Amino acid sequence: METMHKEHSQVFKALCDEKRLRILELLRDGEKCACKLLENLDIGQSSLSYHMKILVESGIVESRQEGKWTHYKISKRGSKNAIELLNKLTLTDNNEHDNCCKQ
Amino acid sequence: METMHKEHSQVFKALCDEKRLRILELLRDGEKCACKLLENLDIGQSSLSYHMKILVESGIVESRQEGKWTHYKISKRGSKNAIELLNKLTLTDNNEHDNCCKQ
DNA sequence: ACCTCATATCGAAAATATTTGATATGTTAT
DNA sequence: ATAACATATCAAATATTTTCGATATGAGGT
Repeated sequence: METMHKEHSQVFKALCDEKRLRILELLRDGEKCACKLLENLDIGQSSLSYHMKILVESGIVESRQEGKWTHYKISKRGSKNAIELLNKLTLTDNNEHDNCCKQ
Repeated sequence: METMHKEHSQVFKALCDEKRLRILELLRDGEKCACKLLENLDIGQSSLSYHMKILVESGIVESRQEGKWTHYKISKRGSKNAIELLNKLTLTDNNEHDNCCKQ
């Protein structure tokens, strides 16, 4: 039950950092390898690696090895999941009862 | 441009904490005042206040004063915005060109 | 086998976020 | 006016995230 919230928060943790949003923006126009991302970002190599791990673990980005390069792209499945999750989390019940603290 | 990413990240920052997801869950079945939330959460009063501020500032939750009580509920407008934002951030261009680092 | 390149991982430092306890603010009741 | 209550704010302590530099891993090329 509490594990569920932790799991869900992971998805949004991927999106709550400016750098990672910038990375997503770069990935929006197609798959890119780490070195191309690095060129367009103002961060170090190990830092990029750290962020990519978080994005991949959230499911929103997927990675693919090709020789010595790692290619990253936005995962359609992962994004769809994230959107559905957000939808579920903010959907209010129809029979809302607000019998709370009135004067 | 960079401000935009900061602004966007604020929305997801609201969702990347387990406690705040638990709060959203409580709000899903209707508007609640802070004291009712406090009863159902394992955190202190000032801590709740801190989290509610983050949720309200993200637009996902809206607050309403009634006498000495503050009532909170999930904002339909705010949730819709968040979902649209997430959709936009993860939507890939159709003309993706992956001419990146091949052997 | 050895070297180079691309990326991942590690531990320590730095930056940010969260909790806590104390106090302030604003509302209602007496 | 005073007291009681609900919530907000503050500063300090604590916890978590992020960065940085160094090193490890793994693939290719010579």
